[in-house]
Amino acid sequence: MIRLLIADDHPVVRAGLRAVLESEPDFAIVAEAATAERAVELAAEAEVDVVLMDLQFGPGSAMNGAQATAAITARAGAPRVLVVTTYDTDADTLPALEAGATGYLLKDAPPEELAQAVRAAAAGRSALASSVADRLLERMRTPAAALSARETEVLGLVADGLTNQQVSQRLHLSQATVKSHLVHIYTKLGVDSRTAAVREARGRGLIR
Amino acid sequence: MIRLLIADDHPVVRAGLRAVLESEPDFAIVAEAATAERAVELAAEAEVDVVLMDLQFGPGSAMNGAQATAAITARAGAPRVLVVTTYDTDADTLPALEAGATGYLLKDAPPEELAQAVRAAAAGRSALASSVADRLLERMRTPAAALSARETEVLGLVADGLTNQQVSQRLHLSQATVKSHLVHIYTKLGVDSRTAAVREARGRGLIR
DNA sequence: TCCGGCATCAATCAAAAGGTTGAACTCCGC
DNA sequence: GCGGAGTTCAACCTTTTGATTGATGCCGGA
Repeated sequence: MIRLLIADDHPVVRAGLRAVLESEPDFAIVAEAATAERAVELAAEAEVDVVLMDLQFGPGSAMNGAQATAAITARAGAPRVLVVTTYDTDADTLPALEAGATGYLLKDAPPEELAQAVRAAAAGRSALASSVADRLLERMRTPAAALSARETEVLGLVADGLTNQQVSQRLHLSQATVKSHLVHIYTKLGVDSRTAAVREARGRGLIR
Repeated sequence: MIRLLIADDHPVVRAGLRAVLESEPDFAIVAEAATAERAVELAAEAEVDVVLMDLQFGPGSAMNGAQATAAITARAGAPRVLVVTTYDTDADTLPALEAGATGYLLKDAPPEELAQAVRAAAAGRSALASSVADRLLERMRTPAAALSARETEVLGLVADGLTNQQVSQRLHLSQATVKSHLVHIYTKLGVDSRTAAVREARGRGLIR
């Protein structure tokens, strides 16, 4: 019998996951959490094998699903965490997987796939949605080319449509510095304009 | 007895709505649709009082929830359509309401609120999530200042970071025309730069 | 029917922003 | 302690933008 904890801020989604998974004879839903914090508590208190974890927890929550995943998997004998989310951008997936998630599924997955993923997670095997797996492999092939923290910060503001001057003011820098960061970003991403950089970074999930 | 049709591309959400609403003694779920097209068909065929309609139908679908809503409410004796969606941006809500939706709810609504909204919709009364209602009233107070279709198109490309020249090429216009549109956009929005226009328009839900 | 809004384009010009090059300084790891 | 990566800045030049002025054709409501 696989004991499950469902963590999602949407009552409808919780009910849906419960309905879909309860019909499996070898599953038992032992708890539900509407917040990330509560999920961490319950994962520690209750006897749970697999946590179904949403990533987005609404504006009212200080902790997100990735942080909760890290908190849960940090302790010994922790349950497996299976991330179940709506969107599959790199920006979401990688932190979650780095936080120790055993699998990553999309909410539009058919019920059978969900059940299979839960069984895989319970057995310690990883279960990734194919789109996520594809992107992970893609990521392996390309040598990373990660941006530095400052560069990411600059590019994030550029992506918001700010000009170099506005970015420099926001970050208390000179325009020269901002431009310099941008040049480095361009070379790292293999592009030669701010809009191309934003597009490329979005595609790679480097910025939200 | 209120007869319901659930239209959502996510199996989990369909199951969740079913689970939440089935427990109400005066509700009967008579059909489910995984695509917008199927929802339109079923709304015409089956005896339905209220359609619970998602707005987003995934990349595999040509029709979105707002279009389906319009198609359903167009015919005589049509059921009421209650939009149930995840996000509440102006860009989403207004088309849906214009398409004839009786109500607009967010998926993070508590089950009781959902049930109340369904009863209101069945009775012909409108049911809006408070955040949506707030923005509608706000909209009433501000004298609209709507952008023309062409202006919206131009601003959308500008928001993607395109230069005037790129926009002109994409739209088969001269740069002069693009600039002309932008000037009009600026005066309508009360701003004086492209980035400010993008920010303002985003805030008002004029562009995605 | 006439007027106003919309869409289209032209030309000019100063100011702003963007991109390039080069160069310090700091911090960290080898 | 040397080298490289990251952060910061300056000077220079090119491109873009925004402001302005003005004009044409189309369409729909008063």
